[in-house]
Amino acid sequence: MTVEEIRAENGNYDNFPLGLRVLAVDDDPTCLKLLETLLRKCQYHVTTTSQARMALKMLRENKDRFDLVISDVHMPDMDGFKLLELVGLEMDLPVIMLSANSDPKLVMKGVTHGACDYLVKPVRIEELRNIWQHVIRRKKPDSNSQNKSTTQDKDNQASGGGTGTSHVGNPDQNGKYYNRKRKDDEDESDDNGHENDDPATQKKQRVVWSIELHRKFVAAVNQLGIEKAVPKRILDLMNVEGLTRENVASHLQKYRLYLKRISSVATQQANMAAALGIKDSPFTCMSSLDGHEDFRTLAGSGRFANAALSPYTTRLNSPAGVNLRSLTPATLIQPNIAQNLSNSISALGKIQPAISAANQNASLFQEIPSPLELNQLRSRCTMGIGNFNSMNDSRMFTASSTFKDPRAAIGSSNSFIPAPNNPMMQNGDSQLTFSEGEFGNQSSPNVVSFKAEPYNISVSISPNFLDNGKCNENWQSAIQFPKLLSNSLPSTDPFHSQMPLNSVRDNNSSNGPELLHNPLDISSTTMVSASLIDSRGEVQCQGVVGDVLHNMSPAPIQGWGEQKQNYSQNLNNAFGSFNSHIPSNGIGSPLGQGFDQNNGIFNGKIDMFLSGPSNEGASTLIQQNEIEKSTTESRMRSNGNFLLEQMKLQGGLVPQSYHSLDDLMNVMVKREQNGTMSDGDFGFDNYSFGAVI
DNA sequence: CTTGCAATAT
DNA sequence: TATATTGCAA
Repeated sequence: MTVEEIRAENGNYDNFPLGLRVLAVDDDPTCLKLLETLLRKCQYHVTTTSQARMALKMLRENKDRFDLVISDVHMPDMDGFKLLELVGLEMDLPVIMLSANSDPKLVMKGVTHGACDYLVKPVRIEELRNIWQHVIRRKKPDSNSQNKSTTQDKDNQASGGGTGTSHVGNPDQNGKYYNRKRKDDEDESDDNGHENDDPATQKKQRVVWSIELHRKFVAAVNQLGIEKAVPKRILDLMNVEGLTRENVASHLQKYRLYLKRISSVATQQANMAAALGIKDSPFTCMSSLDGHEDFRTLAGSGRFANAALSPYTTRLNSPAGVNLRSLTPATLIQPNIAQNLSNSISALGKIQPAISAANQNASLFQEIPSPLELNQLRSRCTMGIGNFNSMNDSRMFTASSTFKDPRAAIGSSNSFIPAPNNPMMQNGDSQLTFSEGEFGNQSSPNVVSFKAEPYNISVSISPNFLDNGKCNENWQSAIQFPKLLSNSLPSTDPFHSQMPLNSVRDNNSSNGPELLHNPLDISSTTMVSASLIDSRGEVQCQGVVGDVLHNMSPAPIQGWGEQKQNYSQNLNNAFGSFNSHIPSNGIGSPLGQGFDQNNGIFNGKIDMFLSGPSNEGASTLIQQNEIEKSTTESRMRSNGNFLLEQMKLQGGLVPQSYHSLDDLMNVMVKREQNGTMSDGDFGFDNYSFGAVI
């Protein structure tokens, strides 16, 4: 049927696919022979040459001599891509690239250089049977080929940026079916009769909001200012061919939702903070953030912008109680903690009780109407935190499909940093921020930060509502954030997957040494963190429960093994106890006991992440996401003795394990509802706390 | 005409 | 399920 029509249309061929004049080029005689054989089996008229130059020569001699060219990519005398380019330029013949290498990059290159198809050796005859379609495709609309290549170029621009990173991660797409040519062909065959809608009328290709594209988008938005950032203007600024206003509008829509979400997280955090009774804390002012509606205004005011040392950043320098204080009902917790801290080790044991007790104070949670809400809040917090890290623009693009390879994301992560013009970056404030052990978020308009040094626990939310030109700063800060908070990126966060891992690592190694050396531990709201640091500050044990865990990659960190061996027992004891508070009904925690037994002395800095056994099971090592891992690694490096271990929840200390903070929270909520757990538990979790011993 | 929301499609 | 696209009203 199709063939019939084609034949009719192209009268030149008696039996259309048959007799297709193919020029096969391959420097490898064997491959060439094989290819020739296969082509002949398809009853094509085959001409072969082992030299690209020769092929070019033949083509030039008589442009109408061939219908299609199949060329190897790697050839000694001329790069296959060069040939491809020349052919495309000079004779507009469909060229099919051939290579033993299925590297998406090559495929990409071939396609972008105008190849209509890319076959991987060994070529199967099935693939050759259809190559004639490319010929038909070209013949129909005269200007077709040009359009196509133009379109592809656009796509590249739009989605991939120079590196084509986004595509690299997508083998499937890049595979033999990558080019939409194929699609067109299908369409064509479907509605053969409609010649008009063949090439140019391609269905709108779904825009892939790659990192690069999103970066542009964000840059544009930042430049315009959130208030003036309307689709049309953004589009103009982005200056991306092929991108439509609708595309931008859609993305903007999503982006706004994202911001809003963040905003609300911040708000809630603020409320939380307020609810927790952080009176003297600058956080109090966070109440102003209550209305997310206002975030723009706030952002626009610039009050929050670019403040490494934001007025809203709280610094609680008191060694001990501070953290808790900001995190939990101050009166109850603080005393305990302080005491504990001074006593060194048993802090954790007491912390929990303290918290629980504190939590029982309903008034503290006035602003937290219901457990449900709390739960919700928690969730949001989680998201927010995730956002911290990845709040960077990176979040906005379609990570899932585009970047399946985390490494790809990492590699491109740097691109998230809009930075060149970022004041923050320029003046190095960000470093300062981090060195302080704080979240870069300070620059963010809305920041809730709980901080205590030298042991600090921070909860920071950065809505990233950027005022004009300030966005970048915020985002950047956010980007660096991961070092500290890395843990909690909810997998559900649409924007989260694209964490700027690179930057994280880089920062750790270069920018964040101070941070690393800093004994402080930061806990995000998504984490429940307990930090134990001996009086010398040399030893720290941190327990973290959070969503973090779900993103963790299975790969264990090298070097952990030993340390783990050394500390595992202690850790287990300590954290087992510590953790026990989670499922436990009671306030009394064995945690203290655990530490006491061990004399609470750890000879290294230990970060423990408490979480339920992940899907992978109760591995001793926490499974971290790349970011977390990198963070940890950095810490380990800097500290020399670092142990990151996943709570095994063993020894029956923790009856139940939670995969994520969410789960944990849910459980807690339930418990809470049952009256076995108080709101305070949420407070605890949400705000996390650290105990320094 | 543009924007932004909501429904729809993928 | 998430997100891009499309439709539609302001």
